[in-house]
Amino acid sequence: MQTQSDIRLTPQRQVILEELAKVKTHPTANEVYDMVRKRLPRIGLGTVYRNLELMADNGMILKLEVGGSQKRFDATTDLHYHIRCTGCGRVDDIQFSAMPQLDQLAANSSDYQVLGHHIEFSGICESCDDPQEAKK
Amino acid sequence: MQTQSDIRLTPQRQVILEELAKVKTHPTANEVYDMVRKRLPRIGLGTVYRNLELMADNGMILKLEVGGSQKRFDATTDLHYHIRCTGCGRVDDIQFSAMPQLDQLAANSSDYQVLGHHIEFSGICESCDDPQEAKK
DNA sequence: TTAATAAATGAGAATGTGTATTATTCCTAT
DNA sequence: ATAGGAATAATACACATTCTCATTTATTAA
Ligand SMILES: [Mn+2]
Ligand SMILES: [Mn+2]
Ligand SMILES: [Zn+2]
Ligand SMILES: [Zn+2]
Repeated sequence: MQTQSDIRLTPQRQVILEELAKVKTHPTANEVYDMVRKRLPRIGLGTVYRNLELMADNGMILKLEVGGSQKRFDATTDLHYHIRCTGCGRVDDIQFSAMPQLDQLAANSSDYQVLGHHIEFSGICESCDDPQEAKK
Repeated sequence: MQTQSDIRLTPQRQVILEELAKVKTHPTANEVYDMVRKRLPRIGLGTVYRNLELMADNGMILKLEVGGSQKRFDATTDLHYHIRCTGCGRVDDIQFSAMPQLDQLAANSSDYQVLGHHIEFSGICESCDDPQEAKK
C-alpha cells in the first residue's frame, strides 16, 4: 500500500515538477506546457496533462479546481487557501493559517465521510483595481 | 444603478427559475435543460445557458464553480457552503453557519479587494460509501 | 392600432479544455 | 542482447460552453 507511490522520475516529469516549483502563479496545464517546452521542445501536451494528473493523485502537487474554465496546479501541497481575481483570473495564495477543524464541523453536519476542504476567495487584484496603472 | 437589474421575466426564464427552485440537488445546466424541457419542449439549450448565466449575474441564483467539469446552479442565494462527493459528483449543502468575517481576514492578508468566498468540502456520500447498498 | 425598434429565442456551428487511442521509444530485468 | 512493461508523442475524440444569426416576441412611438 502506498499513497506516495514510487513513480518513475522521467525527464519529462522532472522538468514539469521543476518548472511548476519555480512559480507562485498556479499555472494552468497549458501554461505549464509552455514553460516546459522551452526545455523539452518535443514534449506533448498530453504528457503534461497526464503527468500533472498523476502527480496530483500521488500528492506530489495540488490540482486546484477553482472558478474559471481551467484547472490550475500548485507545487505547494500543505493546506492553504486561494483568492481569484474576477477581472483577470489570476490566482494567489491567501496567507492566513488553515483551519483543518472545519472538516470535523462538516462531518458533524452531514452524512458524508469528509475528506477535506478548500476555501476560495474572490476579489479584484491590484492591477485590475487600478486601470490607470494598467494603461501606463 | 441596479445590481438587481430589471430583467424581463420571459416564460423561459420563469420556468427555469421555478424548476431550479424545486430541487436541492444543485443541477448542471444540462440537468436544468432536461427539467425545463418537460414543460417547454421547444426551448434551446443555449437559452438555458444564457439565462442561468444572466440570472447568476443579477444575483437571482448562484453559479457554483465547484470541482468536476460542469458548473452547477443553486436557487438559494444566501451564503452557505457545499460538499461534493468524489465518487459520484453530487453536491449537497453543508448546514453550519457561514463565516462572513473570513473576508476581512483575507483582505488583511492580501492586496486584493476581497469580494467574497466559498468553502467546498469534499468527501464520500452515503450511497458511495456503502457499495452493498448500491448493489441492492 | 399600427409601424418601428429592441430584446430574446432556437438551431446549429464553433471554441476550448481535457481525455482516449495507438504506434513508437525508452527502461528494466533477466 | 533480448523480452516485457511503462511512458511518450501525435492525433483523434468527447463534451461543456459560447457564439452567430435568422426568426420570433415584446415594447415603444407615432
Ligand atoms: Mn497555492
Ligand atoms: Mn446550495
Ligand atoms: Zn486581476
Ligand atoms: Zn457519491
